[in-house]
Amino acid sequence: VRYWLMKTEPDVFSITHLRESPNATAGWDGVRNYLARNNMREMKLEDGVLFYHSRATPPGVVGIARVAKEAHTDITQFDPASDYYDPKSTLENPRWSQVCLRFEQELAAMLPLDDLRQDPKLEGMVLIQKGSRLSVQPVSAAHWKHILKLAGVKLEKAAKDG
DNA sequence: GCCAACGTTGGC
DNA sequence: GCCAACGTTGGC
Repeated sequence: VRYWLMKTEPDVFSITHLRESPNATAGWDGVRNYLARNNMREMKLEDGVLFYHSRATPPGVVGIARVAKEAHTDITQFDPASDYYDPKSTLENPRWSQVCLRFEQELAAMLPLDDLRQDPKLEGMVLIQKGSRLSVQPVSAAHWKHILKLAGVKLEKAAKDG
């Protein structure tokens, strides 16, 4: 099992949208960046995904999802009415892929980007590298574990504080 | 909504 | 295959 982080604008597709999707599962379409696409093609069933809200106030990790279906053709590339239409893609050789994600949990307290930046244990994480805007990125097992721990610790503290 | 940092496109 | 111009991302 490997770990990933996927960015989405909550106005477009939020963790709530995923949770409320049929079977709490949805296709992650619209990725139009080659490196992000290649990362999606590496994903395996049941890999863990940090669900990240970008262009939010504040931006941060808001939940956990699992890969429910490995990379397959993103059909929006063939739909002229779609924002994600790509006239240069062909049916014979589709350019863009998507995976399906299944909702697992929403963090009781989201982890803001700024907190993640401050954490020495997350040094080297792609998310916090300067200028990084990769929307689908790998996360190391150590970073994954630490982030889950942060979410748990934050919960405990909230409970203790009442 | 601004704009810096990236990524892509296309003329040459 | 270089690189200027253009388009996009995403924090702020």
